[in-house]
Amino acid sequence: MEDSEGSIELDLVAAPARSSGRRLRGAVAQQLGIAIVGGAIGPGERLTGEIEHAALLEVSRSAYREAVQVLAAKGLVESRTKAGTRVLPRSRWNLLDPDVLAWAFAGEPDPGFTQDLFELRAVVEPAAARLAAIRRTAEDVAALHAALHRMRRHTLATEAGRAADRAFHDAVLQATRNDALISLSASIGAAVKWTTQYKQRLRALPRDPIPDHARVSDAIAAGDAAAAEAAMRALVELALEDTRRSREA
Amino acid sequence: MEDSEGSIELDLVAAPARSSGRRLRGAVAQQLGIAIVGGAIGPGERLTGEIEHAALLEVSRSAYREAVQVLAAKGLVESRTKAGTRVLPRSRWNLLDPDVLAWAFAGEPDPGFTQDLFELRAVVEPAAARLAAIRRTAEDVAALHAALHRMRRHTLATEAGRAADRAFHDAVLQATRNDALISLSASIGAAVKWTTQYKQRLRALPRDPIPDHARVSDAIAAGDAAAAEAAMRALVELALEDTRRSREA
DNA sequence: CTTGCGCGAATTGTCGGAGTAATACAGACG
DNA sequence: CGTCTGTATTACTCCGACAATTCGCGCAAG
Repeated sequence: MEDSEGSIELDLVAAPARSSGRRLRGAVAQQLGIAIVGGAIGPGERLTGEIEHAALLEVSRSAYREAVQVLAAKGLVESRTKAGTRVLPRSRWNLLDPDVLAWAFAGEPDPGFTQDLFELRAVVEPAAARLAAIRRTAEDVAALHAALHRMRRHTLATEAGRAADRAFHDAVLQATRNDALISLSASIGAAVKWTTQYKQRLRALPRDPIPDHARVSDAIAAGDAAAAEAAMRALVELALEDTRRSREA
Repeated sequence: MEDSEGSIELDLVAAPARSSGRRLRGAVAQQLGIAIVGGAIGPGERLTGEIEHAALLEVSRSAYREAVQVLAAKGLVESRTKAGTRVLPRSRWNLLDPDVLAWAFAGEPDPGFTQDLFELRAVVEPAAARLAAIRRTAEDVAALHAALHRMRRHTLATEAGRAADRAFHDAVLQATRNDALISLSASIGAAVKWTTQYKQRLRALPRDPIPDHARVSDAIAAGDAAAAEAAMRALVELALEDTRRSREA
C-alpha cells in the first residue's frame, strides 16, 4: 500500500480520525454509522462490495468487517451472503444505543427526533423521580446534592456545568435501584447532553434551571414521591418548552 | 483442524449451534453473551488470550474477534491493549438491547431483573397508551383489533397467541408515532415475551387477559387518553401480580 | 408456452499467519 | 521515595486464500 497513494487520491472519505483513542475499526464504524443515521446512505440497500468498500476507506477487509459487525449489533445493517450488506429500515435501529444517539447528533439533529427524545424523558424521568423518592439512600441524596452544587458553581454554559446536569439526572435514575431504568440512564443522559447543547448553541438560556432541579432534589431527599414526580415533570416540560422556543426563534 | 479432535476432547464448551441460521460468529457471540449476562464469567476481568480462547472455542481468531466486537458494541466487554478484554460492570451493559435481553432470559431469569422490566413496562406503557389514544390513525386501530382477534382465537398457551400479545403491545407503541418509544418497543416486546413465557411455564394462567386488552384497545380507538392510560396501567399491574404470584407459588 | 431443476458466478464467511502499535509492569536511576 | 525508561505481553491491523451460501440464468421436461 506504500505506493498506492501516488495513483489514488481518493481521500474524499477523509482519513478516519483515529486520534480519538478509538481504534481504527471504531473510527470506521463511527464514520459509517454517522452516514447511515444521518441519512446519507438511506435505509434502502447499499454497502455492496466488501473488498472495494474497504479499499475506498483505505483500511483492510478485517477492519472494515469488524466495523460492520458493530453496526449489525446495533441493528443498523444486516449482511447476507450474495446479497451484500443492506441498511435496515429505521424501525429496526437501536435508537437508544448511546453510540447511535451520538451519531444521530453528530450532524444537524433532526427536530422531530429531538422532540421524541424529550417525550421519552417526560415519560421516564417523572416516574423515576417517584421511585427514587421511595428508595433513595443517603448516598443517593449526597450524589444529588453534589451534582446540584456543581451545577451552581459552573453554569450550563460550561462543559463542567452540563456534566453536572447529566450527573444530576443520572443520580435520579441510579436511585431507582432499577437496572432497566439505570440502563436507560445512558440514553437519557445522552439525550440531555445533546439537547442541552443544542439549546445552548442558539442563544443563552433564558431561565435559571437551578430552582427546578433543587425542587426535585428536595422532594427526593424528603421521600415525597408525589412531589418528586411533579417537580421532575415540571422540569422536563420547561426544558422542552425552552428547546421549542429556541428552535422557533 | 480435521485431526485435532483426536487429541483434544475439549467439547465442554459445546459446539456452537450454527444451525440457527446465525453465522458462526453469531453463535460465538451468543455463547459468550449468555455466559457474561448469566454471570458465569462475572464482571471482573477475564477473556484474556485472544488466540487461545479462539482455539478453545474451535473457531478462528477472525470469528472470535468479530464476536467480541459485537459484545463490545453492546457494552458487555471492553478490549484494551496489554490488559486483555475485560467484562465491564453491569451498569455499563445495554440491558435493553434485544440480544442482551434474549441472553439474559436464556438461562434461569433473575427474578429481580424480571421485576425491573415489569416496572419499566409500568412506566412506559401507560404513557404510551395515552399518546396512542391521541395520535392513533385508522391503521393503528385496525392493527390493534387484528392483534386482539388473534389473541382471542389462540390462547396465551400457544406461541401464536403470545405472538399476538406482543403484536398488540407493539401496535400501541407504534401508534405513539414516537421513534424513541418505538425503538423501546423491541425491548418491551422481548420483556413481554419472556415474562409471559416464564409465567406460563409455572402454571396455567389464572385469569383471562382478553378483557384487559380490550379495554385498552377500546379507549385508544375512542381517543380517550385518560381511559387508555388507566386501562394499560391496570393491565400491566395485573400481569405483574400474576408473575409475582406464580413465582411465590 | 410454462414450469421445474441444476449449474455457475458473485458475495460474504472463515481461516491462519505475520507484522505493528500500544501499554502495563518492573527495574534502573535520580 | 518518586520518576523514568525498557521490555514483554497483548490486542490491532493487514494479507491472501479457500469455503459456504444463494441468487440468477439457461436448459430441459411437461
